[in-house]
Amino acid sequence: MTSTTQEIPTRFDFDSVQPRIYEMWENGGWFQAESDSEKPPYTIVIPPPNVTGALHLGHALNNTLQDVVIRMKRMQGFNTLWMPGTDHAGIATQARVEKRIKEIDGLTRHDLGREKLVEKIWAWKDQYEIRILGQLKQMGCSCDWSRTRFTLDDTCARAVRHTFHDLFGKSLIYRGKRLVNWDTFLQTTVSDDEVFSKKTNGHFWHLLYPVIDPKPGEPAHITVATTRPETMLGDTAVAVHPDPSAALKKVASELNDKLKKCAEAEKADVQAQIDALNQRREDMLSQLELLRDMAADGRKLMLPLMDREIPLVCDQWAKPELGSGCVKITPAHDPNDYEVGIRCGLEMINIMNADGTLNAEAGSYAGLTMKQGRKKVVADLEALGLLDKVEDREIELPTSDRSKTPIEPYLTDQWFVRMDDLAQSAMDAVSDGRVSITPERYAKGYLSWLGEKRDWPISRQLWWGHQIPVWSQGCQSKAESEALIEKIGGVDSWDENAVSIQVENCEEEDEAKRKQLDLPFATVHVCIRDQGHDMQAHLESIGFVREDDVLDTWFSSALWPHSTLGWPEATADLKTFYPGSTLITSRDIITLWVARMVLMGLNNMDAIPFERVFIHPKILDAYGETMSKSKGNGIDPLDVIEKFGADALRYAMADLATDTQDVRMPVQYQCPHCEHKFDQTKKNRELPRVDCPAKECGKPFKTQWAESDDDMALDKGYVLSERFEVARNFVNKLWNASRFAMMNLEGYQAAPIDPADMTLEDRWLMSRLAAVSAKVTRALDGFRYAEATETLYAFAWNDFCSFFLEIVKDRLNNDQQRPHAQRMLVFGLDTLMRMLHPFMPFLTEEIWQILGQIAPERGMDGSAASACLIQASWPEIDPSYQSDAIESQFAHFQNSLGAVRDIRARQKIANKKPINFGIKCSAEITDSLKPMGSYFSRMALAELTDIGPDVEAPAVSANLIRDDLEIFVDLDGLIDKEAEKARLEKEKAQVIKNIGGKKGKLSSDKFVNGAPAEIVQRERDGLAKLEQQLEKIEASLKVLGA
RNA sequence: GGGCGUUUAGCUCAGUUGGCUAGAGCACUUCGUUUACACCGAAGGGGUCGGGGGUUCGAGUCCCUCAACGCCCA
Repeated sequence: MTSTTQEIPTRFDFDSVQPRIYEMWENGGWFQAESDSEKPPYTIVIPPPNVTGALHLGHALNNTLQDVVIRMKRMQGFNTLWMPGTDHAGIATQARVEKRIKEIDGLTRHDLGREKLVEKIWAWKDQYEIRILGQLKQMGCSCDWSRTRFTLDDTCARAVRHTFHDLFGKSLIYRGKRLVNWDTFLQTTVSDDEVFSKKTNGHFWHLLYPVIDPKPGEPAHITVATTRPETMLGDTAVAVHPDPSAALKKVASELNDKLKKCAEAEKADVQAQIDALNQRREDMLSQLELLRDMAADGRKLMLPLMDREIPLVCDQWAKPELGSGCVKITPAHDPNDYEVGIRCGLEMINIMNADGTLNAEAGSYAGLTMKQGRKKVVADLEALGLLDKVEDREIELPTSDRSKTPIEPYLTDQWFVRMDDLAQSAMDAVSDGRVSITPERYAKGYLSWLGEKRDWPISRQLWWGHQIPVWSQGCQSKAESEALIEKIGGVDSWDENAVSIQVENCEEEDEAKRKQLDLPFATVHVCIRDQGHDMQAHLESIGFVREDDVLDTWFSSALWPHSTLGWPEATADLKTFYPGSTLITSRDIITLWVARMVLMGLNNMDAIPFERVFIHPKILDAYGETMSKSKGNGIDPLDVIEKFGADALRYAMADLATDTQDVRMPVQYQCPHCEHKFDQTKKNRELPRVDCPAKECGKPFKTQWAESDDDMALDKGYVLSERFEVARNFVNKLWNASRFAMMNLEGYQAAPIDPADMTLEDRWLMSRLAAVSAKVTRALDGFRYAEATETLYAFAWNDFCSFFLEIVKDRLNNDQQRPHAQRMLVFGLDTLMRMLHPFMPFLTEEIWQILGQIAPERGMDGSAASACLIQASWPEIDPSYQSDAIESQFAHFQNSLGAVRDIRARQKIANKKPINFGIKCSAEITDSLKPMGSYFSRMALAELTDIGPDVEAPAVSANLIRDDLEIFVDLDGLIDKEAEKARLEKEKAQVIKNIGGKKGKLSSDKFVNGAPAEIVQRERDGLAKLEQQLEKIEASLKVLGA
């Protein structure tokens, strides 16, 4: 034995091991993929983390799952590439940095200017990128760092411009006016996905619009209701339903259907709604029809305050069952009204500036904020007697996820990607199975989202991102635009492959109106593909101006699988690693990211980006809420690594990755003073300081909310979860099992293992190894991580440690058996480490290194093991070792041992007191159990005194029946009669219950005749066995004098 | 309103195509420091599988329905 083994501590010192091992891997170049390898490729691209901040537990989960697969595939002999990188995350990062600059320097982005701000964000990015990549390394991620990319670096930028130019040239990118979600605080568009709706208390104002020249019988005013009265300044129509009678009928029939189906408790409520509707029909239908006719007759209304004539139009958006049945239409400031505006060809008046104040179109209200405008509009209407009534009402206020301020629908020029064919191509890829999504149910959302084929708005009014490579100039006539295009083509650097032109005609056809609104006849857009192209200077010299906007961050993310490999160059990497193998991500970006990667991959590469997509669960806290720093329930993976080690973090992550559901992880605080743990509650998770509830401690510690100097001076409490303790304990168990094995390798000599030398327990171990390795491989190939960890846990703890190691102790003490036992022990440990490596890379590699010093040669054939576990081969045990017969023979040993221990415990026989026992069993079982007799002494301090078909119970004994065995423990002088009686009575009751169940089944003709003969026979056999058991229990009870 | 998911032991979760007495970890009870491990060992208690109905010889598993919770879309 070397001195190293004696010095192995009883705790795995992950702190010192992790950096050392990681450095060894990096120096060995094991993470690096080779573009010219003979081995089959296996590629995963990382979902690039945003450079906004640190990684959270969700990242820990996501990246663990990727590393597990990558490490297994590497061991299986694949040329693995795990492509790392980060995402510039446009709006999120810019908003974050802007906020910081505001806090520190009190400056806005406009004070700084575009160049300065972008410079500051780059500095931020550099800082956080290092931090994020460092965290991944601490987790043990085996990414190919030499290939690290950033979505805004030169390589990605080139790919973005090529893609943009290509789509622009195919007219799949265009500019158009669209109603967008406008964040007036950040002054940019935000996508639908970045908007959430917030319930707030608001009002419902009923406004009166005068009818111009009403005919006799017609009303003088029309009532419209709105939650946003200030938008009336931009109204361009009032709508009524074209067929109010039919619309009411439809609603009534829906209510009647509901009445039939709904629960008793709701019936009254629904009935009341029906009654109200009928009443409404009686009261209002004729009025609504009159309004409809007025609209058809071209009657106009006078828009109050603005003194503008607006038409009364028919459109199904007006709901006759609600309010007055009429609805005001503001096409430039409401999505639904916008649709009506398109349908009815209405004027669209934009009354808002980018900063959320009212513009010149709002007349005398110009310059007010929306809020001030509302106040004044309401007051002015009231003064005119045109405010009918005001109701309180809860409203859903669309709010920006980024700035938490209300969203304004806003009509602006935006760039779009036409989705028709692109979306279809991505749908086809999943429908026809070229791309598979696991779990399958997520394919549905992917398909239905793409199925809408809504054009993708890609421009963002930001400074941080890929600036749109388009230069534009307006012109006042067709001739002018043709002349302009002529001028562009007149230079030497003209290259049709690199420069494309689009002419956008103004939607406003009326020339006078265009002049009034200062709109051009047409706009010429020129897209330049290459950065620094001569054309840029030329265009600018003839009056073209570059588009200010940048691209949506997902535009560059969508290219990630091929841009990172060097596209559009035809690189060796691209040839080798594209299409990728697997994408592992979370479900909230299936549409935003996964779908777009598929369609961009198909467009640019004419091939799918990856074959398989695995969607993993989300981690929630004990209340079922998502973890987040803003709630204070977030667990920092670095805390976990510090406290439990990276392997424990990883194992815990993999262990909770089941594919059926999200997983709850109760969160606890740990006191830094006394290590006392207690649950985090909704209350204490919001406090800046918490007092330890342990009586003997009671000291305060700080949380992430600490701000005051007093609080900041305290020690920080950990935020953890007990699930990591389970993992840490397992790590330590493995460490000690390995430690034990390695301490017992004195005199180890490598040699081929002859299967003929194998004892029953050896064969059992081989059978288990074959079964477990196959199961783990299958599970991981199907992304069933939790199944893999549970299989390994049960095998390592229950089989390998509790049985094989305990048994092998005996054999190690026997000079004859020792060499062979050592080889089996080493082989078992070696295989176990390989299987666990993807989950616990540090622990297993460390053990591998120590084992390499003691037993460098340890294959079944006595061959040498590879120097590093990270590139050792994945275990493939000859499946012929797997044997149910062997396992059931070994189960007889386990059962006998269990029975003896059971009796010892129930009889309260001290562990130190030796006992004798016998086993009655078939001759065959006798043969297999006899050689194992000595193990009973070690494992239960019990002497197997008698075994065979004719063994009889001693006079005073406790008997147990386990399968085909009857175990008698000689209790002479030991017996606790009452305890034994109690145990037997209990067992008797259970057996009787089971007999009853089986008898019931078998007495039913239905079962006997209906079920397969095999099942019936099984029940009969079971019953016979139980009845036998019952007899024996009763006999034992008799002996005890019951 | 539409779609998806979940509901199994005190807690967190497994439970494959329906088929032996429904499992694991944690927590709990009792016993134990036997020279790998107390981050350990041995034994034990604890479940009407959300409610109701149906299909079947047989349902945690399949179907219908109700309820609660969660997520996504509108």
